[in-house]
Amino acid sequence: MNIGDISKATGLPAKTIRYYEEIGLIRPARGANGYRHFSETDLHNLTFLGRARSLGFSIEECRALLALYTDKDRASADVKQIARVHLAQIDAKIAELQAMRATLAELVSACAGDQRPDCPILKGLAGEG
Amino acid sequence: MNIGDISKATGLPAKTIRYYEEIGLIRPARGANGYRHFSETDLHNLTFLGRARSLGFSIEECRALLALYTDKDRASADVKQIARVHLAQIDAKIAELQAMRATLAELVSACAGDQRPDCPILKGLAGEG
DNA sequence: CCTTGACCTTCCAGCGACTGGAGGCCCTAT
DNA sequence: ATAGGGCCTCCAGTCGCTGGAAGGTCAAGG
Repeated sequence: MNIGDISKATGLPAKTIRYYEEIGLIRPARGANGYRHFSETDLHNLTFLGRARSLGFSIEECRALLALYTDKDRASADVKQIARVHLAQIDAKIAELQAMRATLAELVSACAGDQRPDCPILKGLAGEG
Repeated sequence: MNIGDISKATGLPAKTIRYYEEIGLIRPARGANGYRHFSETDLHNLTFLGRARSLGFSIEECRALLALYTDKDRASADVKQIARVHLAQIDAKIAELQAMRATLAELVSACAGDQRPDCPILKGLAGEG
């Protein structure tokens, strides 16, 4: 399979696949013409990477997960540890966004939103709120 | 006030303040020795920027908000519009993270996390789940 | 056989919002 | 005179791509 085929199969842009090779996540073979040639294993690995990325794992976390995925003697504890750390990061991010959301929603609801210049949102941002 | 003083007063790193000048968010005066000199207005503007950034507004949104903050003839509707768009973005981001969180939490809870290699997390990422 | 167009290649630059560090000037206190 | 801290500019790096330029390759149609 060429990069276009694998791109369609995985849903990942060709640019992204080349980038993953560049940073050493995958090592596709090369044909005589210099084209990348992707095996079934490459397909599995890229699918895996795509899903891991869509769950918000960083590239380095993906690298570690992929190594564990490839290592048939891994301990599931190692995988779970990475996942738990990431889950905690997601929770922290959600909490941060919810705090922002609460403050912002309060300011928005206090603002008349008409033609007058008086604006509780700006006052709040300026520290008068 | 020099940059160190304003940094303490606003809580923003000096590097960030220089960066804000570089991209035209602020225009502090300069002393004969080349040092930046910050007025009370600069202090207010930087405080405003710090709060807006901490609510997740992008730099360009901050630029627009600061312009409205400075313009005493603004309509509060313009401010509210920016804030509402941002609020919607935050909500979208929260929803995205919660979806990730749900999937990930499910995988984590299904994983024994022991010394055996069998791992529902890896299976899920591979698409077997 | 030639051309067209889709596909592939590499390399370089840019996004957002800083952050770190090098190298050097300035100011105050001892 | 010197030591220290603070200030200056400029360059490079972060993360994960993404866009574009310049050019090689391949299959189909005339």
